[in-house]
Amino acid sequence: MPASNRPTNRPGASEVRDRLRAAAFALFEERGYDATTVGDIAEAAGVGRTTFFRAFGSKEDVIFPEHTALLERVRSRLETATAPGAATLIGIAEATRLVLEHYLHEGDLARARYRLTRTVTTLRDRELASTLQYHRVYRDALRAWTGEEAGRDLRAELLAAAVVTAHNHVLRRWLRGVVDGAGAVEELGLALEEALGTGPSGGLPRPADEGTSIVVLRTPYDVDAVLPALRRALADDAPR
Amino acid sequence: MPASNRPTNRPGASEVRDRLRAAAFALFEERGYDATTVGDIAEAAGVGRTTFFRAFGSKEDVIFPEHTALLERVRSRLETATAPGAATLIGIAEATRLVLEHYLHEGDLARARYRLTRTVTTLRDRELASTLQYHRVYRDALRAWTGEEAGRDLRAELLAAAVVTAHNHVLRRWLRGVVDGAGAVEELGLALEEALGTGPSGGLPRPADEGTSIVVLRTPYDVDAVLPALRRALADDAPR
DNA sequence: CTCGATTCGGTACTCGGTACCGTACTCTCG
DNA sequence: CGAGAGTACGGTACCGAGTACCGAATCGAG
Repeated sequence: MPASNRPTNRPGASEVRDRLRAAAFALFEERGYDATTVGDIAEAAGVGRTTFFRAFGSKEDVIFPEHTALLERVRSRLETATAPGAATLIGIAEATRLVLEHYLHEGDLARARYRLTRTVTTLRDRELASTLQYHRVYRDALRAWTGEEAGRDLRAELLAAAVVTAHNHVLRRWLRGVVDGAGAVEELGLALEEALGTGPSGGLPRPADEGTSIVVLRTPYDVDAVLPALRRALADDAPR
Repeated sequence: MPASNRPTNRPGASEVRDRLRAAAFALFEERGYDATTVGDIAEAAGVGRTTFFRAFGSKEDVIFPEHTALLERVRSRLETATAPGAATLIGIAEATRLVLEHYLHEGDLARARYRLTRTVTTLRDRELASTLQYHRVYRDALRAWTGEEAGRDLRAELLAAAVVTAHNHVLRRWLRGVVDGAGAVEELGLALEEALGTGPSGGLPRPADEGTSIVVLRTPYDVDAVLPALRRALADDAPR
């Protein structure tokens, strides 16, 4: 196996990828997506057409490069929250924040992609298909959480759609420059609360009569320091 | 302009369309979507390849023939409910029932399409893109209804997503044969009630002091059962 | 019967994507 | 240093979807 670094005069795979991506976005901005052929991109990057398809599987993939990796991160984050309780909602919120912050980190690249996806229908479809994957991941995670009652599938589906919609709503506001990065992260929290709070008698499961009310909170303090107060809170205003 | 009826021995445009559609679905079922070329379909229907593209704009269009027309019916139905009150919700429900009943009316054709869209990714993407159009139509109609308060955009977006999700949920149950037509129509009403169910900002409290995100939820499980997950959640990513 | 319009088929082309092959380069082992 | 293995690259050829164009057949009206 060759070393990770490349003490050679050959370009290096990741460098070629970067050149191709830069050339692609430049040409897309200049003459539009449809008017740019893969041959043009390869030529502008100084490589052959075959190399383009080796680096990116398709012309669309050059615009959505790390999507599958990001989705996998979300999935693994949600899988750690297998407990049929509080962890699921926290995992959902954090996984969603993961996605948002990924785009925030991309910066102008994400904005350029947004400009393209707004214009070219095939790219919008492609992006939409990726949101469906998020929907499914969330739904599957939520199915383990929403009780066993009838209609749980629908409830998980509704909650997943709400989460994805809330995220996309906030993301779009940032992409359009309505809010900055910090504001977007803050808005995401509010949007998720509204998303999970809306719905059928609250998207949350109905307060079971004999159920236990649990308050989960994230604080800078140690768990043990918070736990007494937590228990007290649970004891005081138990089932509503 | 020629007469609407066709007293001629020439095939007739709509008849050619039907032959092409039938041949396409038959071949798709037989050898799969990707393994079937447009030339095969045209040959099976006894027409030229050019005629296929004249009848249907693309290979995918042969599967989603009346989508744009149906979407237009939904849009016009929603536009009649401009009153900023309960009329909007009623219009939403009726428009959604319109869509469901359209598929019910298609019968086996809708089921065949479902089999294809489950298998072929490009077709699934295409169908997904169509649901986005429904989402937009609903959202625009709902914007006139959800008050003027801040966050109305998000609320309209969430409600639109809920309606579309509820419809698709019921539709899928019928496509899979879980319920029959009458049952689907009945379930749609219930699903819509659950989707639109309660008012805004249901059960979640306001975000507390700065730096502390709070999620309140209820589960039927005992505190001690959830506590490990709780500890893990707090320990993993304490203060951000 | 003739003229104009419409419709159909065929040909040729572009572009995205795949398969294959020869080549140049690098690393490793001897 | 030199031979062999592995790999990245470029080029060619090919397939299928979709488009543009042209000619032929058919049908209406005059």
